[in-house]
Amino acid sequence: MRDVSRLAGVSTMTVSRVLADPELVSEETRSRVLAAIEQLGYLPNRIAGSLSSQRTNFVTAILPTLTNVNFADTAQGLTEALRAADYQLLIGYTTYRIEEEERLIRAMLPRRPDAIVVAGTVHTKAASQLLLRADVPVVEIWETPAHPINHAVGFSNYEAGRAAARYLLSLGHRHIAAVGPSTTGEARDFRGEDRLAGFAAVLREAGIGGGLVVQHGDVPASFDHGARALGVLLDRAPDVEAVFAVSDLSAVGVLMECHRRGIRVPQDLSLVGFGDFDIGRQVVPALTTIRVDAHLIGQRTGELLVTLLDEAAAGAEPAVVDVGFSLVERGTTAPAAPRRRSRRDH
Amino acid sequence: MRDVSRLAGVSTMTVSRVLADPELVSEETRSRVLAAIEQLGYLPNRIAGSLSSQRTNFVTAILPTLTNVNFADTAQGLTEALRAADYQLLIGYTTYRIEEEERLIRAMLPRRPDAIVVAGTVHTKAASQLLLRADVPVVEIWETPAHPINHAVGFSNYEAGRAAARYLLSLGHRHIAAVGPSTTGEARDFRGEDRLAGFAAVLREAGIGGGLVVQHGDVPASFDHGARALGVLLDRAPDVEAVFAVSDLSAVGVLMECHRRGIRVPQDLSLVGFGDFDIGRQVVPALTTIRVDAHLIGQRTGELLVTLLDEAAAGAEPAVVDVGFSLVERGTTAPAAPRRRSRRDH
DNA sequence: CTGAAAGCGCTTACAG
DNA sequence: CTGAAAGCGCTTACAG
Repeated sequence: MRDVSRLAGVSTMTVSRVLADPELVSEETRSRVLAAIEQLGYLPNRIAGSLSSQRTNFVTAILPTLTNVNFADTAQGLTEALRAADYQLLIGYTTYRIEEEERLIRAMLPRRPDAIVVAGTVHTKAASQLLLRADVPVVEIWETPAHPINHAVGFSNYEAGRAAARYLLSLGHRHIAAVGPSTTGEARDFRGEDRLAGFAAVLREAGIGGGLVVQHGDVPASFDHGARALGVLLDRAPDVEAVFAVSDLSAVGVLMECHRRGIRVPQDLSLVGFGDFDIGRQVVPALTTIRVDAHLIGQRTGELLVTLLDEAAAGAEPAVVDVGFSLVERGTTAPAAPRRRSRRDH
Repeated sequence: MRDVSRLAGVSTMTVSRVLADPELVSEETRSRVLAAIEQLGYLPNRIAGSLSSQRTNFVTAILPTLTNVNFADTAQGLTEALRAADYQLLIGYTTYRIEEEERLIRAMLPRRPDAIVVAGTVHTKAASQLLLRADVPVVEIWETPAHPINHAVGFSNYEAGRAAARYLLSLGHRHIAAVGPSTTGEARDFRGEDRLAGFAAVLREAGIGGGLVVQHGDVPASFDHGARALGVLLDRAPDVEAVFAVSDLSAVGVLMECHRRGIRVPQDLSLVGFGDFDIGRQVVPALTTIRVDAHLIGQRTGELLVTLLDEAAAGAEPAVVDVGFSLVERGTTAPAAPRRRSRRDH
C-alpha cells in the first residue's frame, strides 16, 4: 500500500479510501490510484485490515461432516448467502463428536469470526460456555430448540419423527419398526435420535409400544448401515410390515437389502426415509421420505447473519426460524391390508 | 494480552512465549501466566499474530462443489492432514466455472493463505497469472498435469478413460458408448472430459470409432443426468451393448433407467462408472467402476503442504504425486457373446 | 476531498 | 530466563 501511495503521489489513507469507499475520492485521484494498483499488481492485506477494523468478515460453521449431502447443501446455501456481503466461511467437521466440536470452537475463536454457526443444540458444557461468552452472534442450525444459545434456524426433528409414525399408522400398519445407528458410541447423531424418539412416542400413544427401534452400527448412518440393520430387524421381528429409517441413506440400504432377500417393497414392507436425498428419487421404487430443505437452512442462516452483522444490531432479538419439513409420498409405502394377506398366503 | 501480563506481573512478551514456546519460560512464571489466562478467560487474537508473524496458517482450497462426495472426501482428507499442523482450511466452490474460480482466487489472496489448493489444471489466463505470482505453494489436484503451475496431486483422468475402454473391449463388446454432461455450457467438468477423451481414443485405436459419446445436460453429472442420457443414447444407438458413464452418479442413473425400461444389466447392457461412490456398492447389481481414493488425494496434498511449509523450503522441487486409480469389477459388466445372443433371440 | 497521527494485538529481533 | 522497542499493514477518528 505504501508503494501504491507513493506511485500515485497520495497518502495511504487515500489508497485505503479508493478500495473501501471509492465515491469519497475525486475521480481524478481515484483513477491515478487505480492505475498504480494495477501497475504494481497490488493486493490489499485483509489480515491487517481485520486487525485494524476489528472485523474479519469470517463466519465459522461447525458441522458434523461434509460427506453428507444435506450438510454440504447447507454449507453451500450459507456460502451463497454470505458471499454477497463478502463474508468467508470457515468450516470445521466434528465427525458427530461434541468433544471435537468443543476443540473446533476453541481453535476457531482466536481467528475472531464475526459469527458462529453450529449444527445441533447438544454441546459440551465448556463449549456452551464459550458460545455464550462469545460476543458475536451464534446460530444453532438443524433444530428448533426451546432454549437456543442465541439464534436458531432449523426444524423439529422430534415432530418429523412423529409425522413418519402417524403416516405409517394411517396406512393401517401395526408392526412398525425404526432403524438408526447406535447411541452408545462416541459419535452421536442427536438430531436422528430426536426423530426416533418422536417416532416411538407416537407408537406408544397409539398403544402399539415404541420399543421396536433397532439401533445398530456406528454414526453416521449409511447405505451399509441400512442393509445390516434390516438383517438385525428381521431376526428380531420377522413379521415387521413397516420401517422408518433415520436417514435416506439407511433407507436405500434397507431397500437394496430387500431386493437381495426377495422382500417386495412396498407389497411386503413399507419404507420411509428421511432427508430426501437425490438417490431416493432414482431407486426403484422411488423412496417415500421426509423432505427438509437443507440448502434453505444455510441460506436463511446466511441471511439472518447478514442482517445481524449489518445493522450492528447488538440488541437484536434472538430469532428461531423454523423452515419446516414435509412428507413426500412415493413408491416404497402402501396401505397395510392387502399386503399382509398376500404375504401370509405366500 | 495486556490484562494477562499485568495480572501475572510479567511483560506481554512472556505471555506470548508461554503460548508459543512454553519450555522457554521458567516453570514458576509459566504457571502464574497460565493461571492469569484461565482467570481472565483470555483467548489469543490470531489475526494480530498473523499480521505480526506474516503467517496465517490458512490454506485455501478451491473445489468445484462440496455436493459431490468425492470432493467432500478430498476436503475431509485435507482437513485432517492439515489439522495436526494447526492449519485451517478456507474452502471455496466454483460450481465448475473457471470464471468463478478466478473470482475466488482474487477473494482469497487478500486473506494471505500460506498455500493454495485448486482442483484441476484448466484456469482462466488471469487466474493462472495470479497463481504463478502468488509467493506461496500452489497445488493442483485431481489431475497429473505435464506442466503444473507448481505442485500437483492426482491421477490421469485420460488414462482412467482409456482403462475403461480397454476393459469393455476385453469383454468382447464392440457397440460401445459413453455418457457425460454437455461441454458447451458455462460449467465444465474438464476432468470428466479428459476421461471421455481417453475412452474415445482407445476405441478409435481399436478401429471402432470413438464417436458414440452422448454429451447431454448440465454439469455436474447426476443420477438424473444418467437416466436421461440413456434415453438419448438408445434413440441414437438401440443396439448399444456397453456404456461408460463419466461418473458413478450417472451410472446409477443409467442403471435405474434400465430397471424402469426392462433392460437387463449386465445381460443386455454392460455398465462401467467412475468414482466408486458408496451407492455403487449398494445398487443391484453392484456397479463396476473405476476407483479413485479421493480422501487420499486430500491427505497427500495436506502432507505435501505441511512438509513444504515446515521446512520453509523456498527452493523445494515441484512435485507431482500420482495416486493412481483401479478398476473394480462388480456386477454390471459381463462378457459380450452370450448376452448379444440372448438379446437378439428375445 | 485529502492527510497526519494513533492504534489494532500480536511477534521479531535484540539486549541483558 | 525475561523485557523494551519496533513494526506487521491496514483503519479509525480527527482535522483542515
